[in-house]
Amino acid sequence: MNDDASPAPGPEPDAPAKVTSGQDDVPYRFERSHAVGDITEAFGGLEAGVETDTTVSVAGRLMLRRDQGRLAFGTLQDASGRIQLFATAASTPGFEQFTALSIGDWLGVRGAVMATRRGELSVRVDEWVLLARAGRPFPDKWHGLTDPDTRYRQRYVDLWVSDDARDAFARRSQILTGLRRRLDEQGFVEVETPMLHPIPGGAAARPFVTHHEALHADLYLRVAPELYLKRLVVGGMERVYEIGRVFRNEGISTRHNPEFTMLELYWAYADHTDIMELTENLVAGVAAEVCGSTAVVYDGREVDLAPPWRRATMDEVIAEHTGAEVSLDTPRPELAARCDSLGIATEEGWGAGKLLLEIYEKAAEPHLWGPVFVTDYPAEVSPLSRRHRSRPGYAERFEGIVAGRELCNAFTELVDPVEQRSRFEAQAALRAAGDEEAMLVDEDYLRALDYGLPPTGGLGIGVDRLVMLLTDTQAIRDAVLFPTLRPDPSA
RNA sequence: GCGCCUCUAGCUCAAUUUGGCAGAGCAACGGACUCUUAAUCCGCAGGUUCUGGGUUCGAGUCCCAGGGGGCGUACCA
Repeated sequence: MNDDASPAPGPEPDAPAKVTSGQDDVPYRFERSHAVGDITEAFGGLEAGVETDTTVSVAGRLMLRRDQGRLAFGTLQDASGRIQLFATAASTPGFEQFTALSIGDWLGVRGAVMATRRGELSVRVDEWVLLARAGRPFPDKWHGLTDPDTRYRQRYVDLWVSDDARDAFARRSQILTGLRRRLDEQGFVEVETPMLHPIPGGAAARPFVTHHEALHADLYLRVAPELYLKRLVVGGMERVYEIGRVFRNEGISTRHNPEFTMLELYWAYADHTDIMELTENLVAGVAAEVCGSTAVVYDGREVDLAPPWRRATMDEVIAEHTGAEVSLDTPRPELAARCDSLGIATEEGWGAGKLLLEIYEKAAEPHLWGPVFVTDYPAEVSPLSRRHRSRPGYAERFEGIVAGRELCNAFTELVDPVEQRSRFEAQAALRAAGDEEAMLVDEDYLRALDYGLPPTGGLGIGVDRLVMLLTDTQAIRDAVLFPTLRPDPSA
């Protein structure tokens, strides 16, 4: 921990005056025999009025208390659930103090498993100890916390009082575990690559800049692990993946957090069609495991993730939703005119590929629900993906749209160092022209390609978006424990 | 970035067509109660109405500036 933290923290200026004794007079450990969930599972059918011979030790937080004179009930909550505490003046030592506990106090309780006359499964409080005081009042036991700002800034409170929040983050953990297990089973090796990059790359995004004092060098928080992972394929790691945080210096919204979790994988000898199969199986498998079905409801609308997902080219999707029969063969002026008629702002320097992408993103993609793989992106806007084997100007790239949102981005990887260099240089030209999200030339990556990158398929999945999908949360803040917020001016 | 909305007790919310003593429930505090389930009942206390200006005899309310948050939009996954 923070041993060198300077001045001894004094009493908090805004701490309630009532709490003057600090927190250091409680036990150093507590031996627990059962999680609450173990007891409700084992004794769920206990008949009303029955007292068992089973003595348990449980620990958790006192969430509710119902005093009844010389009798008192409490609700104890731990990570596995809630159970009632049953205390009487006759059998509970320190009964007076027990009934003086605050909601939010942490307790250790030892006693017999029983069911009250009304049939509520309970632990009789034969012994108890205060494990931590709640020095601050808990939110309203019925309404809980609704102020989003407080929920995110004080997640430690939100997690106690909001079942939805606890459930979502438990499920997030299952999703991560499920993704890893499935990939491990398929022979993928999990790796960790640098987060501090001398040259930001692997995605079109503005990076955060930081500085290393000893190296006297600016470094960038990674916007994607892509270029490092493909170096590993060059190095002979045929199936690699990384699940980790990436950082993009962009706006915050219900779908964007400046730091978010990305799953990227690279698979030697595979192409984008293999990646599509892998993706749909991966997502459907995790959904079935975590949600109990591949058919999940998002935002009140069903989406069935069972493979195979529909495949459609970008041109087809545009035609479906705009009626416009356009492609990279369409003369550029005509594409520009099409943008105008659709109300899409364009820029002088944009090529046909960028115009086509804009038409797709603004006029077609918003209508998609999915799941659907939209394939055949213009190569011009896909600087890291390999040219389409049969469609000039296009790349073997696809994005997966699920529940109306981009869930993943994938392609057959560009393996030719000569073409990669010219793509990088085109990006660098865009950057020189003011595009802060364009990529830079990464000489070491080009050298790696020159050593030989085998045919490789790659995939990136926005894990937070997957979590949102499978937890039916509409805001990324509800899928991330501590979302980025403006620093609290009062803190 | 920009636009709209919002901020009242620890929590959840009230406070009449620009304005007239800032309230309730829960939590807390004092008390009653041996089977409660958001326990109930009696009592008591609780406020820089986000901050700073302004208008007014008088501002939670109207105006200006600032701060936090939400939504939309732009960028993106």
